[in-house]
Amino acid sequence: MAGTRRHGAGRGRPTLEEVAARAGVGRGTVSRVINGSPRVSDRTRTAVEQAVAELGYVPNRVARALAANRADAVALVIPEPETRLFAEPYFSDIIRGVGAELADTDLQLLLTLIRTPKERQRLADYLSAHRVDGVLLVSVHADDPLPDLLERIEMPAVLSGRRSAHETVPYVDSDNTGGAQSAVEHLIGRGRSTVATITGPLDMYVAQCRLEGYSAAVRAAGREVEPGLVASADFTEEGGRSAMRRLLDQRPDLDAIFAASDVMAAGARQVLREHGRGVPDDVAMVGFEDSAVARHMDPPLTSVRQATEEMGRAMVRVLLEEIEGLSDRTSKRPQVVLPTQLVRRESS
Amino acid sequence: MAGTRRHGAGRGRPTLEEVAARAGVGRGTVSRVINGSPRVSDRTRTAVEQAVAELGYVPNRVARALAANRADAVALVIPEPETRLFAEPYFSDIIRGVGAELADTDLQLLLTLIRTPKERQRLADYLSAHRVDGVLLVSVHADDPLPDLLERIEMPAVLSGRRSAHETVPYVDSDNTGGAQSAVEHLIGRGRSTVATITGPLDMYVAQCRLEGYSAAVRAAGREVEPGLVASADFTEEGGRSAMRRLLDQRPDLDAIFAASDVMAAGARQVLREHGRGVPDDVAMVGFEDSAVARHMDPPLTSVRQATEEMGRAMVRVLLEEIEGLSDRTSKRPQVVLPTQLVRRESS
DNA sequence: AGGTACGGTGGGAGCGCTCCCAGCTGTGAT
DNA sequence: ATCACAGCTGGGAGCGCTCCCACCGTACCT
Repeated sequence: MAGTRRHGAGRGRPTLEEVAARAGVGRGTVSRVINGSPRVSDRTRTAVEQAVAELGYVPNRVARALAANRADAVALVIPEPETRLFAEPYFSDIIRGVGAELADTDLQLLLTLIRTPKERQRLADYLSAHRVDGVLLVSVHADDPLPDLLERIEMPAVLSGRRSAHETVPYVDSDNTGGAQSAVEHLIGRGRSTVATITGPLDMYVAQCRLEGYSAAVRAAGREVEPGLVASADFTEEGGRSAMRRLLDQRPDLDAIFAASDVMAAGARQVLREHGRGVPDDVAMVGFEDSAVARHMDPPLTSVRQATEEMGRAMVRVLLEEIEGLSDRTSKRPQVVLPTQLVRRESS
Repeated sequence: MAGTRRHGAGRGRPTLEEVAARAGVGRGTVSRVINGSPRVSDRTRTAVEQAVAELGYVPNRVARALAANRADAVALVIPEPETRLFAEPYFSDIIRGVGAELADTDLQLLLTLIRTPKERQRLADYLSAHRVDGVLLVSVHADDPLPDLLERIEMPAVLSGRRSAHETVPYVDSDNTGGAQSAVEHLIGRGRSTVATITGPLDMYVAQCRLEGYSAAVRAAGREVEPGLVASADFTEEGGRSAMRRLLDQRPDLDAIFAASDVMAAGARQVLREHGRGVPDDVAMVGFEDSAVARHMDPPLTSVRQATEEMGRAMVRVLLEEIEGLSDRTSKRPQVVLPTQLVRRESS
């Protein structure tokens, strides 16, 4: 008689209590059956299950969340100023992995895009307002206050990617250094003598790692890392273009490029074309990420593939561990590094 | 003393009751202030607001949801077998639009990927289990039972794209017919005499519309729609390749292609290259979607841009209307069609 | 026979809100 | 002075669960 409420579905839906009445047992017993507690006799369990089936009972998760003081949900937080990253398949893959791994749980996935500081504040409120059991953070910057905030309120969290070499928060990352190294080794192995690199913004740890991998491979080949062969950009296509111009200017003799992202490689490719340099004949190229861009370039771009979807899955697994083991903060924080793989195409 | 609970944050957080005590008012009054009810005197409001600030009170949304019988959340449902679509920026853009529009509300965004029929069932359970106030459905197939299920349980829902010309459920779609038509008109306007098209799967309404647009433009130019100039594919790159081969086989004299998606255009482009046909000199091309693929093609692909992000925003607006007006089912269901825009690049 | 143990069970006491009704106050009409 | 009627306000009664404690009966011990 309360008038039509905002939420049409659900009213009139059977409750735990009704199931109990129908099965001729107490509320507690039904709850135990629903939650799979072993301390229920088979006979009782069967009776309850039948009542559940007959009534078409579905537990009210909101009530459960309130009573049990948990949310049955985790948040995936995406800082959206990173539009460039967002457009990449990277996020799709992460989301797919997260979704897949979560499907086996009965946790919900909450998606939170953060555009402004105001929204970040709002997020903080949400998080402390009992809405989620844990948080997945994608592509946080080194100076992002969120991880520490979460730490403070004891909210389980997992990062995709480290903020620095000494990351304290649990994370899942891919082997950027190793991937970059194998890319450059490949280039050198193909007989290239003057391998340049276009790096990401060096205040990002991921960019540092990829540069580190480049340097390691160069040194392993008994060569020196020459400043003239290193140009840093910002992971954008335009950045790739201008870095390539600088490189060509400084070292017109270069015969290979390792770009720390496919998109930058695409930009570089354009500049090479403008300068009449053929790929791979004059200049061999390798990118990083193995995104759609790589496959669609002409010629298709050799690239370092990260197991992005697997990263999503791993993040969830780690998060679940964290949620489970909340009590013993003593145990060391799980940190996972996933291998990468060089996908060879015609550009090298 | 209840032992460490699963959820670390939140315990010990101030409640409505404590705020009321501090402000020296009743629970009801605090609730009214929090929810912006006008029936509170300014003095009282100020006192409450101060108490809220002092205590750092944040409402427990779970409790609110239980008491008010709503969820303060909407679900974005994505059928994930559509991996191909998922990788496209399409979803990113929809999500961004949805997120942006939702940010002004205090509704949460729940992301649900559906892989299997089992998961679809699970979703149905969720939906009826009071977890969301409404549902956004992306790229549903004509035979998907979900929209009707939602209709039945009176759950507000909005589709992105129609299932057929006579869609009954509220939807937001882009003007596929008009977009295709303008693309083909453009081709014809550039002096092309033999314009072919690569369509999507014709059991999808969106593919039908784009073909319809093609036909309309051809007829408007006083020509006939020749079967030999129409090849249907499945929106994939490989599909684009084989369709292009068939086309070339049937009508080696063609001098323009309208592909119903950029990805198929990319596939077609490869085949053209293999056959030594230059773009745009021998064959002009236009795609649909204006995705990253289009920009990265060589030459960059002219394409029909859809306002995808705006679609996401519009979907939310429509959904909110639906949620609001749940009572009067008599009012007609909102249906929105967004315009498209031809983005000209070097391929035409 | 009396005691102990324990698997199994019922139901009270909340979780933190919203809703709503009764009551309280002050104002203006009578 | 009395009454009516607003505008505000307090707090009881839930929302549908989980948690936990008391209790039951039976089986097994001494």
